[in-house]
Amino acid sequence: MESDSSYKNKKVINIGIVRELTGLSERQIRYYEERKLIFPDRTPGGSRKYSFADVELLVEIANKIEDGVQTHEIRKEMLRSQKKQNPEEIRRKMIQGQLNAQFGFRKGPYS
Amino acid sequence: MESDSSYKNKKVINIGIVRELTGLSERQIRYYEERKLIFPDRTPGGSRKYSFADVELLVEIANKIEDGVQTHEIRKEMLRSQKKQNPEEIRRKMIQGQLNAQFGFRKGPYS
DNA sequence: AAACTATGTTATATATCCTTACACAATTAT
DNA sequence: ATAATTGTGTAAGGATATATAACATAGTTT
Repeated sequence: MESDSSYKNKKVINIGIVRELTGLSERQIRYYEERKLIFPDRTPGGSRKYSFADVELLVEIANKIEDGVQTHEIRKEMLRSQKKQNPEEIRRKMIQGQLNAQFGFRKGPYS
Repeated sequence: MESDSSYKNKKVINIGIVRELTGLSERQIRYYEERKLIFPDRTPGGSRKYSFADVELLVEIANKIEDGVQTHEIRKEMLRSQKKQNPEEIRRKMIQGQLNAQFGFRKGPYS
């Protein structure tokens, strides 16, 4: 009996499929990662893996950008909305993978 | 507000990830397809795409095989359990992609 | 004995993804 | 107003992932 969030937050989707699901270009998807808005997992070989939650987030990001909001500003918003959560909530989300590690201990190329 | 089944049945996962999630070899996964137990989508380029539901099904298949049941027999079981559903149910599942087209009009290499 | 089952392995080809770099119009900052 | 930054396209070259087909084989079923 897998919980919903187990599907929603599992990082199993390639960038090509994310492109299809979101309508964004791969360039855009990678750029938003560079701007620290999204944090896909990586296979040992280096391929990005996204969750459905990531896909949803990307769509939200794209909408804001269409509204003229800069990635810089979007990032601030995201950090702000996170700080409003209590530590318990954050811990829970981290464990379930609903939260992209944003507090220093990431390994990726963009730190 | 995406429904759960929208995630569970969307075919977005590569065979490599399916291998990881199930513990099966790619050879096995492809073989079960050849035996008409599983029906991944294909990208235009020909790469297989699986859903979480497919992953679950593969695990069930693997368990039966471990119990000595042959693919042949498993397939019969699957068809039997399908026939017990009423046409409405079947139609609904087809639409939601919960059912792998098993009634002739498939395009794949294994018909 | 012959056929089939389930799986591994190997070879070759195609698809997909990666990073880096250059370009450039538009916007924002100094 | 000039300089810097933003957001995105595109191209090159390389690495990773997947595809099919073929051969092998131990075990099972016919």
